[in-house]
Amino acid sequence: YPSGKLHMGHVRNYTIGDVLTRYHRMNGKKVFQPMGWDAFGLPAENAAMKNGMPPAKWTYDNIAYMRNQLKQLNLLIDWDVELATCHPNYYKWNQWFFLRMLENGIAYKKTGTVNWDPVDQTVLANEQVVDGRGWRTGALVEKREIPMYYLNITRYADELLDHLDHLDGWPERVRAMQANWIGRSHGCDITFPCDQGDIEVYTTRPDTLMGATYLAVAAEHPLAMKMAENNKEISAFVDECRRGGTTEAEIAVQEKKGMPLGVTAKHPLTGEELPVWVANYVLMHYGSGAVMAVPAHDERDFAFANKYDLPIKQVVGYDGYDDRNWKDGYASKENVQLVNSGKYDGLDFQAAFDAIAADLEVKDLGRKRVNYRLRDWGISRQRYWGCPIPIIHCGGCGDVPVPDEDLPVKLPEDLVPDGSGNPLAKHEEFLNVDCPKCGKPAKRETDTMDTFVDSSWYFLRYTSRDNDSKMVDERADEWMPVDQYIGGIEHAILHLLYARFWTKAMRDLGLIKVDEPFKRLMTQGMVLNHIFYRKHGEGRIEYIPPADVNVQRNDKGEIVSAEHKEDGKPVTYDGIGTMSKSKLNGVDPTDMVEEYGADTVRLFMMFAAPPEQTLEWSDAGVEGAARFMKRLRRAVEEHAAGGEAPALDADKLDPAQKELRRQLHETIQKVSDDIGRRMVFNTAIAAVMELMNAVTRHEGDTDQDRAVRQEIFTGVAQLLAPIVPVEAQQLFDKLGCDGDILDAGWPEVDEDALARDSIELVVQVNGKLRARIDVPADADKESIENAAMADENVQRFTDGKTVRKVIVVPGKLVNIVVS
RNA sequence: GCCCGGGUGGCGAAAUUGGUAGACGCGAGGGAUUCAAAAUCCCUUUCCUUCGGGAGUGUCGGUUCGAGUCCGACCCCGGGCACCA
Repeated sequence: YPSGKLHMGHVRNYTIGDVLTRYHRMNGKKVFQPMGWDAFGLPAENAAMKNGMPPAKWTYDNIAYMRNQLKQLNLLIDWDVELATCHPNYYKWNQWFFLRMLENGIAYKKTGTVNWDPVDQTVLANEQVVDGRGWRTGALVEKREIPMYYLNITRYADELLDHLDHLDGWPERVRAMQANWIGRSHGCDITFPCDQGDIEVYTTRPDTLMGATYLAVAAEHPLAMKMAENNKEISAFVDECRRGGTTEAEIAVQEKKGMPLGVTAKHPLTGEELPVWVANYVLMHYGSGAVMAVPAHDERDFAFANKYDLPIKQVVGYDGYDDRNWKDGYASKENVQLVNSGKYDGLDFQAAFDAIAADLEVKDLGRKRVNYRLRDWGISRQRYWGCPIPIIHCGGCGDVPVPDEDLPVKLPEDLVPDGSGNPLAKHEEFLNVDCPKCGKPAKRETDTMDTFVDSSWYFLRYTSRDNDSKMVDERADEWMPVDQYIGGIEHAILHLLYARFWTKAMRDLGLIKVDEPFKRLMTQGMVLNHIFYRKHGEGRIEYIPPADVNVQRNDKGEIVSAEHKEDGKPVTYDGIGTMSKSKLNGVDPTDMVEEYGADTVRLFMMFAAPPEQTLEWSDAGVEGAARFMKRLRRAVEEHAAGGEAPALDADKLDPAQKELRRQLHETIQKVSDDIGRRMVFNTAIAAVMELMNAVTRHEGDTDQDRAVRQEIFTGVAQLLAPIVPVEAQQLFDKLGCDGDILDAGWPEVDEDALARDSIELVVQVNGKLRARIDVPADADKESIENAAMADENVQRFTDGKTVRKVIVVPGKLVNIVVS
């Protein structure tokens, strides 16, 4: 996203990608690493309001600036296929494909809930609602129902869920999060007959139906709305529920409140009259917006029943069951045995489920149904800086799709939003068009698409970037799926699910053949830094950039105090947190690149933490990386100063030289595995550092010493080339090697160099380390045991005791169990 | 509240399949070099210790010859919760 300046998170993301790109290039693969801009969205509108500048200008300026920053990072990016989602030649295809989805019923229109700011008369994003109030006006936000376009992602719920099993290149936690998000459940629809209109509920626990003691509907439920018409108290309650945010988190933490609607509904099996309540904990968009409440076996129902003194009826019994002890698995499906349930008594969960569902079906008051937590994707946004939805509203013809030949519907780029509604709605030139069907005056749709639409298929467009007549062409199937996708864990659900859905929709409409967009996924950790601040009067907090602070540390190196570099006055240290604009603890990549060079910054970032973990920024750490590079350069220069190295003769090596060579080839093995398979770069770098420590310690300047050094330094240059490409090339040149290091191939492991004559084993007595012994590499179990038992220190701990057991783990250790 | 992660020296971390806890680096301490400093190089650096050893991977408990790793409960921190991207 072109937010203005590159931040360290970008540097980390693209460096990880670049390391992999270069590694695979060196291994002979054809690698495509493109770059683009997810350029629509809210921040551009906010910046526009602040500066009075059109979002388009702000966005294009940012892209130009950030592109230059990116080019400083030595990334192997194919800039020929760069794209920006705000370009008409990109978003044209959003519109084109939206129309295809409309034709196929994947896109459709229905009402949805939004945050409404009554003062600014505008729809607010969740981010713009703070504690239930509009962020600019402070007005209490209301929920409002408006017509929107939706994409039928639930049609793909089963495939999206089932295909997760095949995504073995994805982190397990991301798959788990997506599976839970889709939330497939097997339950029953049950009808509770009611004079005011039957109430339909969905439950995953029909086995507890005999314990239902009341019904609860959402405030937006038609029955609640109807009863509110003639009852002030209910109406006031429904209004109260309408206030506050729309997010699930806000709803889940609010105090559970309700009110009786003054109507009853019939229990479908017993005919008993159950009171119907309206409750703020019932979600309108899950199931049917109504629940049957079984207080004895559901925590929320229990809390609600206690608060409002509603009856509680136990219908599930099992050992240890206590109808007041909710921690003991009250809602478990295991150990279920029905009680107080008439003819269903004694049945287990599945038997009760089946029997009750069957009886409901006979009465036509219920049936089994698979339900999903996943909801259809509402893509309409009442905002300017996005892709226009290509629809024309005609008084006579209704909603008319824009004909393909009129695409793209271009977004005017010179508007400046003012915070009160969508400027497109006031832009006559955009708004007024003739109906494509009847030719009479009509109005354009002014809603734009969710920016998640833009980011749901951009990876496909890279393959066909120069094709103006097709969304994607045959090259998409050549390249897809993306072999390695890298992004923040914050995208684990929404973006990645939408991109998977969109890919499947494109497949079903015949545009591509792949089922899944991303073969392997890496979720990168965030970049953190120290936070410093000062408190001024009235509790105002002024954050101080870490670069402006001198810190004092105690003997242990802990930060104990800090002062401002300019005035020497104390500042408060507030620990470590994500780099953010508000806390002023960001580090400008360009400053760092200018001070240390891009390669050193890359080296530090890859070394400081494994890619999936958070990374703490450390100026001292960057210094350390710079120091390592300096040592490496010096070692190579000293070696190269001795002239061309003699040829290596493996048969002439002394033990120390052999040992060094063995270390080199072990390092090649480890680095290849760390980069190629595990994708952890910190340990790869550590291994190279160890090798460098060993070779620096090695003295001697015979022909074979120099030959081994030549082999090692060349290997090190190649192993580090993916991480520090420019420095590695320079080393490569100094070592007298020809050409581009990228084309030199990846170093190969010499199996002969790895061979060892003897190995060190650890000897434990009762699991505690007591000795280390050297044994021949091919020693058998018996001789290892004997060698272990013969060790002096081992005998100290085994003397006078009975040996119960000896465990020999080949190549690792011996554990002698005595008592 | 719900879903998903994480917690190891002063700090970033390593330990890949249940087998030597702390590799590598930072910081700190000591030394060399220097008129001095910077830079560089060398040594020490989990804690306790009677120098034999003992304890130790958020807390408590369990499985195992052996647990940072597996199981159960809890505490704390982070990500997501559908209109931030």
